[in-house]
Amino acid sequence: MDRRQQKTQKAIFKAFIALLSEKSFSRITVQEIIDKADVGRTTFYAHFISKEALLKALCEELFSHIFRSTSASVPEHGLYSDDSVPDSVFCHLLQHLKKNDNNILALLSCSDNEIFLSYFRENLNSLVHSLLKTQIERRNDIPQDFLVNHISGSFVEMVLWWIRDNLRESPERLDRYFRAVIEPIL
Amino acid sequence: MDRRQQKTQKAIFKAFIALLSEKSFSRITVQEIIDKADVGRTTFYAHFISKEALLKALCEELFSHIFRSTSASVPEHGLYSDDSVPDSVFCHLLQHLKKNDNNILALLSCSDNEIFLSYFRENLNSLVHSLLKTQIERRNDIPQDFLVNHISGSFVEMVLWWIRDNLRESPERLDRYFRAVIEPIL
DNA sequence: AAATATAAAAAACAAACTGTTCATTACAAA
DNA sequence: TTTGTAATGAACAGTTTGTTTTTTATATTT
Repeated sequence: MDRRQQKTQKAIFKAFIALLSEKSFSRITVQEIIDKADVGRTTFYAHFISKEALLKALCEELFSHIFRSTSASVPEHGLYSDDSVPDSVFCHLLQHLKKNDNNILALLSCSDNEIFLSYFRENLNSLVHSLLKTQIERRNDIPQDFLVNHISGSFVEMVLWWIRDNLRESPERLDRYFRAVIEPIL
Repeated sequence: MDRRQQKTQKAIFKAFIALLSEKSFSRITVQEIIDKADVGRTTFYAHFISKEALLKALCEELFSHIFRSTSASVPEHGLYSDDSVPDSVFCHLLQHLKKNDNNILALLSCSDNEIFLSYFRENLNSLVHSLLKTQIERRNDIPQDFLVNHISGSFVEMVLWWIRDNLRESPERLDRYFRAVIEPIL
C-alpha cells in the first residue's frame, strides 16, 4: 500500500479515536475529523464513504486484534472446565482490556457505543460458542444458544459495569466473580 | 393542559415511534418528524428543544409505564425466593413486553437503541435491587452491586436475544431459562 | 533519472438540515 | 365576548454533507 495512503489512514483513525473520547459518535462531524486529522475533505471521502464506514473499519481493526490474541492464547481447554487453570480466557480478555490499547475502553464506554458493543458481543459469542463445544457435559433443559448468549451477554454487561466503576476491581477478581455466576450453571 | 398541546404532542410521539420502527434514531431528522406529524416547524421546537429531548421524553413515558405496572404487580415476595410462585416479576415483564404496547420492542431492537437500553437497565436495576433486599440469604463472596448488575444485565441481554429471535420462545419458557441461570447463584 | 501513475489538496458547489424570528391565524378558557 | 395562548407559514443565516474539478505532490516503474 502506498505510504501516503497509510499516513492519511493513520491520521484519520487517530483523529477519530481522539474525538470519540471527547464526544459521542453522533456528535462528531466529518468536518471535525478532517480538521483534526489535517487532511483534505476529498481525501477523507476517497478513503471512507461516510462517518459510519470509518467507525466500522475501526471496530474491525480493534476487535479482530484483541480477539485474535485472546483466543490464540487459550485454545486447548474449554470454558472453566478445569479449576486448576488459574487464568481463563476471560481473565486474559479483561487484562487485555485493562491495558487499554488504542483506547478501546473509551470506545466501549462512550454514549453512542452500540456499534462497538455489537462487535464486542459478536466476537465474544463465537469465542464462547467454540469454548462450549469442548465442554463435555451439556444441559438439555436450556438451549445451547441461550446459554452462549447468556455467557457472552453477561460478560459484556460486566465489562460495562466495570468501566462505569472506573476499573476499580482487578481483572483477576472480576474473573473470580464471573466464575462464581457462570460455573454453577454449566 | 390545553387540548391543542395534547394533540400536537400525541401527533409528534406517534410520528416519532413510526419513524423509529423504520430507521435508526440518528437517521431520523426533525424535518421528517414534523412532516409525518403534520405540525409546524415552530410548533415542534416549542415542545421539544431537540430530537434528543423528544427521545428522552418518550423513554420516560414508556418505561415508567411498563415498570410501574410490573413492580406493582409482584411486590411482596423476593426474587425467585419461592418456587411455588408460578409467575415471577420477570415473567410479568416479559409478558408485558410481548404485548408490545407502544411498540416498545421496536424501540429496544432498533439499531440506535443505546438510550432505550440505558433506561431499561436503569429501571431493571432498581427493581432487582429492591427484590434482592427481601432475599434472606446473601453471598458474601460477591459484591451485591455485581450481583444486581449481573441479574439485570443478563435480563436485558436475554430480551435482546429474544427480539433477535423474533420472539419465538414464550415468556413463560424464557422465564424458566432465566431461572435456570439465576437461581443457582443466589 | 525520467516517465508514468496515483494520492492529496484546495476551492467551489448544490442540497439538506438546523434552530430561530416574526407576523398572522386559530382555538380554549374566563 | 374577550383575552390569553398555541399553531402556522415563511423566511433566515449558519452548518454539514458529499461531489466535482483543477492543480500539486509523491510513489512506483522502467
